[in-house]
Amino acid sequence: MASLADISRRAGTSVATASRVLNGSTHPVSEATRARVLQAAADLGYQPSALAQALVTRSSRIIGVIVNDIVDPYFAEIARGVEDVAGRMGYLVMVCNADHRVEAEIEYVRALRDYHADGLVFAGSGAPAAGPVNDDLAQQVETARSRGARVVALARREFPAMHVGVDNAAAAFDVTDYLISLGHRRIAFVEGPPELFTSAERRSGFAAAMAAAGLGDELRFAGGFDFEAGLAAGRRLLTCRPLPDAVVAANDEAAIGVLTAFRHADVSVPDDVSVAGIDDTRPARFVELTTVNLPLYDLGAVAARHILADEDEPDVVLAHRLVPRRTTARRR
Amino acid sequence: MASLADISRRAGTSVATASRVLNGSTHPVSEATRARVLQAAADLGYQPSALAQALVTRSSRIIGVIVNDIVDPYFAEIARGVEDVAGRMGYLVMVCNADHRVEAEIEYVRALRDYHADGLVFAGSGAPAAGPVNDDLAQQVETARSRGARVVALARREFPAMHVGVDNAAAAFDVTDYLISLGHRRIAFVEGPPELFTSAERRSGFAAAMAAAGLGDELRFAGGFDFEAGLAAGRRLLTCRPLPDAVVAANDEAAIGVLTAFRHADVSVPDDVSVAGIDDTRPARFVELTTVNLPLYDLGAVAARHILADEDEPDVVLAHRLVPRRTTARRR
DNA sequence: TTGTAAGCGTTATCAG
DNA sequence: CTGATAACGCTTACAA
Repeated sequence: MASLADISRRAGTSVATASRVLNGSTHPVSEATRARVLQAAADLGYQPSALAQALVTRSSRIIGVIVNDIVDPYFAEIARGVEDVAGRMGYLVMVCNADHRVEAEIEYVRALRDYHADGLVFAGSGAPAAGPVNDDLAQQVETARSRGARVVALARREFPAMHVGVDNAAAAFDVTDYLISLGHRRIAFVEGPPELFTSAERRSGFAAAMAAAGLGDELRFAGGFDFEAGLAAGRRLLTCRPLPDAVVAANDEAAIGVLTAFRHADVSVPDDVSVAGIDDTRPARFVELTTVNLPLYDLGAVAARHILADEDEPDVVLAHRLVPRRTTARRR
Repeated sequence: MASLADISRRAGTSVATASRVLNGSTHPVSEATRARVLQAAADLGYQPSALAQALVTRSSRIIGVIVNDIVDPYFAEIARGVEDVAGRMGYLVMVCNADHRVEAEIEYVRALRDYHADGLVFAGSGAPAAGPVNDDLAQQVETARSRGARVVALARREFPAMHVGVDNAAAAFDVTDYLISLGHRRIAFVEGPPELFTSAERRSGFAAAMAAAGLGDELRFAGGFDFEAGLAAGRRLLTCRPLPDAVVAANDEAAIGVLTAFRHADVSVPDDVSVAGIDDTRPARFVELTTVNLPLYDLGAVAARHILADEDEPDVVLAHRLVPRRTTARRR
């Protein structure tokens, strides 16, 4: 690969001059030399070394998006939002799959920092549990910030960051309230992963809605944020007699798992039981699931704008919206 | 951030020695100095600059996975496969969403090359159309290879690369054949994006199965690889009188779109029409779609192994498997 | 307008 | 066993 030195040699200039014309510096360069440099660069197929550039400028035009689970469409839509606005500005966005492991998150933060990434987006929720790993993470994030990286979190996190999020408790409240308005009384809740802030927030929204209607929230089932967890919870739910009137799951994937368990057991949805989720990811549309739409794409887009902004932006919470579909009906 | 120079100063050694103990070189260093360096590094919280390391070693332990559409679960599962095996070896995998734009692919290849990525995985299919963009891409890939990057493609591509893939034509043949064995005769095919090799391969597999049974393959509908395209195709399909006995879609997402169109029109699946897809992504399980399982995760895992291998590996094609579920039934 | 030279933080070669 | 020192490829004062 041709380097700046090669170019300058061929153009008969110094590397400094070559650099000036090739990187769009404002430093004045005569038309004649400029032309020679450009020509030489074209002849040799010059491509600047991003590595060297980043090393000296301390900035790499890379934005890292760290997600908990790359197969979860929730994160995919966020990533696309980041990508769309950052990509337009010539930034490169790379998504990193931490697979729910804080250690992996730490590794990615470290790598992103070492490559002088300009921004870090934490798409997933953190765990409340204080522990050595969480401290490590916080420290890595801190050094990344001290090196100039701008970091934004899309869910609650235990380290300083700009926040762009949604009101998870309100979202859960709203679906639950909708179910209640449909006449349901015995409503079950399939919980998210116990260690995540987001799970706790959604659970409390559910409990609040039930309490507001004078109903109990004792019908709670351990679950998770994936299909399999929902399936398992659904099966346990089926052993409950009488069956609940309705169930709200902590997210769409789990809700779809519940739906599947019910279908296997020939329990009709929504005739026998209503089912709802939270997120409004693509699969929710596939199965016509009642859910609450979270502006996932926008979450990513706004996060990207925060990173590209010149100074720190205030926290923002984006609006959610109930989306009634075919898995819920008035109680018979 | 502390640099090697800082460490060596504090430990009272040269940078060379500090580098030797800190990067696990085999060069001998006395226990005493080693300890001093380690201590200094610990005191200062030393973190090597990956940028500088990559600049001089010409290798960065980064593997890039370039996908066509990050919201497509097809790619998510592949990415996870790569991640699992490469991550275990201390490599960092970053997934890049080209969003079906060759220009974006080029940008990513360029960036990955500029950062001296050790490997590139092209997860998506390419377009047969020869054109200036494709040439550009081929050229960028070539320079990446010349810089030592190992590249593997998971679908047909117009540039030299190791290949690990599946037999798309055979997969399409197999579902179609299954439908025929169920007694269906008028079978419709919802095509993939017209510009992709993979689409063409699947279409030809469908045509071959139909021909082998002495049936015509004239019931073909323009489609795509996403839900919306399937939905649209499904709606057009509904205007067809009489309705076909069955439809095979070019992938699961499209099949689910067809399913949804049918549900909206109160056409019962599989009673009135059987529907099948290809891929066996997660949503297919959610809706109990008959499909053909492609070893997506393994595709990624094998690709990663090819990249980590010392020398070029022979092309491999992984086995697929028909997965009958509830969206297909014997013809009434 | 152009060039020189000092970094950026490593690794690697060669002497000592 | 240890240390100078020259790369790696670029940007940017500072001088000319």
